[in-house]
Amino acid sequence: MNAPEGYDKHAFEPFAVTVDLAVFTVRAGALQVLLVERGQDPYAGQWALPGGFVLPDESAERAARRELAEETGLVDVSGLHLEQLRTYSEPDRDPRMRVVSVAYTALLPDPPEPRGGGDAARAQWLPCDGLGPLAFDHDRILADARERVGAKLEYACLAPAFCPPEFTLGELQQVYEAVWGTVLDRPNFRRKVLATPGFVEQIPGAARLTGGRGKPAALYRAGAATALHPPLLRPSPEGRPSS
Amino acid sequence: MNAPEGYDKHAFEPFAVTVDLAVFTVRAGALQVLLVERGQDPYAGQWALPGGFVLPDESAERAARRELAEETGLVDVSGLHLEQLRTYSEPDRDPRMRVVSVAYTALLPDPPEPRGGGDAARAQWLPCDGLGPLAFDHDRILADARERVGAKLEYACLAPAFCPPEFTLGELQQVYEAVWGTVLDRPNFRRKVLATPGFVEQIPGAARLTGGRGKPAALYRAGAATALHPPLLRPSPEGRPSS
DNA sequence: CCAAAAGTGTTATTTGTACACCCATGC
DNA sequence: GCATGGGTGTACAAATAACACTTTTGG
Repeated sequence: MNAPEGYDKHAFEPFAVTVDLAVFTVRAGALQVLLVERGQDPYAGQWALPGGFVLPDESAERAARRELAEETGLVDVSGLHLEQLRTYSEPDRDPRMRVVSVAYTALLPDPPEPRGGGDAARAQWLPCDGLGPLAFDHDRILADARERVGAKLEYACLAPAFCPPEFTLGELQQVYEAVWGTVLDRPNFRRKVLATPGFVEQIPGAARLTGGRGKPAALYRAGAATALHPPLLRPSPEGRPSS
Repeated sequence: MNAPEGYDKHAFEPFAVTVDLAVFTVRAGALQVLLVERGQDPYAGQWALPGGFVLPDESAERAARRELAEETGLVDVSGLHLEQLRTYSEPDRDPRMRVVSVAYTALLPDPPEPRGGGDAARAQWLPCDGLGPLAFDHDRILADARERVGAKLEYACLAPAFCPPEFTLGELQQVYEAVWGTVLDRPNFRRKVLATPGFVEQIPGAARLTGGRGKPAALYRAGAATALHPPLLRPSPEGRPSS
């Protein structure tokens, strides 16, 4: 260790510890992220990821869930998917002082319009594609979060977190297509999903019309499984580098 | 945000920010981890992961690499694999004060005997299996790190990080077997590794005797690829939960 | 009847797995 | 020769991908 063993609480320049949230949803066939408009400098007027300080007696996870509730305006966020992404600690990432930020990724079903948090900041859903530069290092955080979500869809039972409690396989497929930016073969998608026991389970008699036209689709809910074996691989973007 | 926007550097209880390192190697056919014996309370006499404070002007990544050099006694750690694992921030994880720790995973080829760091702490390689309880929440960190390394071997070109610059395919296979705790089919392992272009590349004329006996093995070095397509999946531990 | 979306079936191809087998070396 | 570890070939089973086809709804 590189510091006196009998920690002196104020011997060091204090670090502020914050959480930043990349909150995703799928709306209008596109992956969207919740952003807030900054009211003060630095980066006044620019979009930023929602976030805030970790309080002295709470874990980063708890702080993230508290912020999630405040920013989305949802009363019950206990069922939402929230997962630690990674920690960003470059000394100059905030010009005001040393801030170490633990970033989290959250997934929501098609949500209500957000209200700003306690302060007056405007919060809004925006498509991930074609965003101007964000405040601080939030471009990097958002890119990392997107990549993580896309990768986890392959091997984890993550997609139902984007869907309401009851959903159709078509809706589930749209989640994959929106996040990956690809189109998938419906029959094969269907088979792969149903081949993993516990990924989704059918709601016995129920069916729902989806787009007005077309055959009514069977309804499913999320199952108990957490891992996807075998994985649902996204198509190689180009000439596959393998074999 | 939940704090005054004009950050007052000392308005909050300060957080200490540290790094903890799970440094792995493969020795004697087993996955081993670098541990230090604690000299002071709390947890005096128990094994702990090496680590230390993040200094005011360095990133967590830089702190981790600095600690890695100090704990292993290696002069050049720039080529070693070092990767952020996740951050542990439970308020009571250190009884002395609020410590948020960013954990890192490092991989080494069969290393020299470690020397303790600047302080008198004893540092030692120990097999991951059958370790008594570690200090703080380091059991949890170590378990998470092991799981991460095992999972990443499947889809990332990670295994050569456990090997010297020139290695045989047999040595590479032993890495997989030690980390996963399984035995693999040699012909199939070989094919899969060579089927991914850029995973390993053969050193033209070279060959080396491995165990004294047996045919000399061709030597390889790590290639430029970082991802493994298709992945090298570990055998399902039991009745596979899929299809 | 037509369009749209759900759902089923079939087939060719690729990939994975479990082996049997040969090669080169030390003892 | 024989044990040991490296390296190659092959045959069967399983997973994947592409696409034709049927079903059920609204207009």
